Amino acid sequence: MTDDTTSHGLKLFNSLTRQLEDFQPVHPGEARVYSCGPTVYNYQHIGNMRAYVFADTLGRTLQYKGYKLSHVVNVTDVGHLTSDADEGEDKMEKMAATQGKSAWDIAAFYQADFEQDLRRLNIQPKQHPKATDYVQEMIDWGKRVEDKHCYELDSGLYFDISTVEDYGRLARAVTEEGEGRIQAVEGKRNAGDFAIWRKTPEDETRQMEWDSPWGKGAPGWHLECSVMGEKLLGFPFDIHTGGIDHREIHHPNEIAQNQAYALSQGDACCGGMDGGALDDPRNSGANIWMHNNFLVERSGKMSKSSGEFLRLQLLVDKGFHPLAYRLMCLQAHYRSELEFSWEGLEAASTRLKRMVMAASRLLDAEPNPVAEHPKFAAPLSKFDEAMADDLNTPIALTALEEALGVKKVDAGIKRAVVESMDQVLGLRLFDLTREELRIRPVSADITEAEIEAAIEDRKAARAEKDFAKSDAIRDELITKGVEVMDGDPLGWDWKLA
RNA sequence: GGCCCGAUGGCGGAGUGGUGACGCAGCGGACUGCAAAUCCGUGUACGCCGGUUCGAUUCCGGCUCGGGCCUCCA
Repeated sequence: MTDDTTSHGLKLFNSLTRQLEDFQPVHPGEARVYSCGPTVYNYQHIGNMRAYVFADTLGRTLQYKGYKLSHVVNVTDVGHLTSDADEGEDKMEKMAATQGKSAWDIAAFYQADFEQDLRRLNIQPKQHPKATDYVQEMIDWGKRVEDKHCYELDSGLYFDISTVEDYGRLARAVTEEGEGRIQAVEGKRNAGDFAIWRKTPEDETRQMEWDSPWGKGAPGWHLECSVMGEKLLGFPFDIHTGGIDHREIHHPNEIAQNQAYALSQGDACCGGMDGGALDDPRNSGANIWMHNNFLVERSGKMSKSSGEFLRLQLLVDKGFHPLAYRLMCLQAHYRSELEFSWEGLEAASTRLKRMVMAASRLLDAEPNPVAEHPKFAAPLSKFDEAMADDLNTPIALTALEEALGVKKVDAGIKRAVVESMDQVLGLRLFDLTREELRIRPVSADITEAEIEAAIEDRKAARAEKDFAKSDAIRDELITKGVEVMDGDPLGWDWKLA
């Protein structure tokens, strides 16, 4: 590892100021990060997962830079509506009705599936608080801000966005009027006002509802992130992340709530009052707001409402390792749109296999992290600089491959260098096995045992120079999607064609 | 309609005021009984029109095309 004099400070792009900023921790030696998590009313698609790969890479980079990381990824299990900000059904309740289960069961099922995907993508364990565990805290929050910032309508308690400074700065857009696309709720003072608490209508029964000063009902969606962020990380924390779509509505609303909360606390809270203006980012609740761009496909953005969507499980079913998808994400900068295609995934998969193959040549060596070697100075510096430059993972990957390709050098040193890089990128280069990488597609019509048996037969035939027979076996395997590799330096024997 | 973003080789995707990364694919070579794998090597690109500049893919303006958000969405 490079020492302090050669390591680069971490620069991150702050959506609030729209510029690169030096990361300066609120608490010395610590990094506290909140990442907007999923609403667990359905499976996550791979576009959703890009956000967590990004958040994880950020967390790993902070650790690489020596910070003690506290990372929260919330789980939304109530409050997220299917339509606009104020009307429509709760997503959880709607899916529960569709499947004939309880909303609680729906949440538990999809949360478990989400966490499985996290593990498969080698995303480090984080705190996953559930919104329903913080309802009382949300009510307390509402009570704290209601006098100065809210008003009550029949449908619930609403936040008046004109009561805080700089509303919508994050979005860089005036949310007023527009073409009147926001469906007006009777009595709302501003088009952009949103619900803090939604009352259950008289004639309805909800599975998930709580008593509150404003009647029986459920919290508004934006409130949970404010509350859990404050409770678990304290205001201001260092970094708040989310998908780029949240930059327009969800996060501006969250920021407005945080400003109101900060004002209600006085100077004891965030340190930078002055009426809560966002010139001081601490008033937003976080020093830096970061947003990852979308994974797109030719037909446009991935969309759950369109019905069909790509899940990580589908990639696995087609014979890809989940980490091939992680690599695909890392090949692009997080702020760029990334084009998804099966060809692109195939390319990432091949690249991953070659990196794992190169890394596996080092497995016999003991990592030697103390020794420095001039041959690694350039790749290490390039890697460090790339990650410090707003997480430029595409370039960091090339630095890793350069390190992997250094010739005539002690394997232990090389292993230590590559491991330190892989620790940041999270590709598991040293413990992925060939068995893991050649996942059989679910459609495969031949078993591994059959493949191994055929390969043994072929070896025998070749030993007897019966090439007609050995070629016949090889052709037979090819028709079943298996390619034989005779002289493979690592003895990987066969691969999926 | 409003706000915003993008346009790089076959595909994906970095980056830069002056020799245009990298990956995958392709091609050539080594190796192989032949292949495959592996290793070595390698060609091809900066949407269009102006402007600034000694010089622009990189800066500015316009245009075309594409996309996002304004409604749920990572």
